Amino acid sequence: MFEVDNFDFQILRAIQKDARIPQSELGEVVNLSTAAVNRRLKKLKENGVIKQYTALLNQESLGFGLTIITNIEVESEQIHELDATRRDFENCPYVQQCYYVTGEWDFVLIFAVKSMDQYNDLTRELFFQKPNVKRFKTLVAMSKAKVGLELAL
Amino acid sequence: MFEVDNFDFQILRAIQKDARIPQSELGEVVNLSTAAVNRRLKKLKENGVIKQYTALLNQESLGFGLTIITNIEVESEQIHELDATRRDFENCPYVQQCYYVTGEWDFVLIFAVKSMDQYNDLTRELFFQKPNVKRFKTLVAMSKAKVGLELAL
DNA sequence: ATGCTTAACGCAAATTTGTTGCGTTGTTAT
DNA sequence: ATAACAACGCAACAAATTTGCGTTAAGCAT
Repeated sequence: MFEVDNFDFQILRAIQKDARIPQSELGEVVNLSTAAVNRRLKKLKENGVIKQYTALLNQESLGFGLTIITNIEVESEQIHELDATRRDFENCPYVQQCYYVTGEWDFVLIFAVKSMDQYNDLTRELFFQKPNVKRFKTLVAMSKAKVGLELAL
Repeated sequence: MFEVDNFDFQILRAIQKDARIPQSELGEVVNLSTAAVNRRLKKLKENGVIKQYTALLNQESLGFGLTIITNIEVESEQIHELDATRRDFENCPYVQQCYYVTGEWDFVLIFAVKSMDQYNDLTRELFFQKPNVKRFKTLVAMSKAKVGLELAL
């Protein structure tokens, strides 16, 4: 387990908001030298605290106007079946997120797709053709009020 | 509307995966000079195609072990009420994502929290104390099979 | 308590990356 | 045809990142 101290928290908070902030500025904010910030960032990345640096893109500009949330109930909760189903979902590039959950449903998926037609095709491929998918319910996002993966550090 | 060509798509695909890839490498991949890549990135950012550069953090390492998905039905769908409700959700830092949806529910929220206790407190604050929240259903994520905001470019 | 080990720091040099001016090229609209 | 424009590559320049080195502070065992 990796120990994250106060300096690290401040750094992480900042790079969540803007991963391009220069390490020198980061240093000023947290009161460390550029070099110290650099070494901390490196460690945080190596230890997996920082999973990835990424660019968040504008779905609309790129033709992915449609966000859809799908709840799924499976037929069998045998580990084997479950894993296979999970893998199927994960491997679909249009599935942005896949959660295995307790409660009324077994899986929650979030899709970013180009059209309803495309989603329709995906339901065939991922749900109807898979015997382990018992039923699913589709929720279409009319607006994405908030989208992100930030933590409230 | 901003035109995104093939070069741009390639660039975007790459920086989705790793926002730290040097522009010179990007240039090699897409067959453009570093300078051209630089100017394209600048334009993509200015025009909002690239919304943000961010670091994806490891929730577990940082004490946010719990991901929860909540479905919400509201009492009134009057624009006014709806907006107020939406704003309440958005303003909560523990709400990573908030979708306004069609179907059985009105909102879907995704929380990243530290404990069930904390979630409990949040339900009081965000649901029970708000007269416009009619009912809600909580789905607890047992595993996050896939989490991201990548587009299938 | 003293000395040893380790981990992290700051400084400054070295390296890498990002940015911009300039001249060129290719396309489109007059 | 040619003027206007947009994007390009090259190369110089600016900025940011990385690393070696000497120093300091915090445990730990003697």
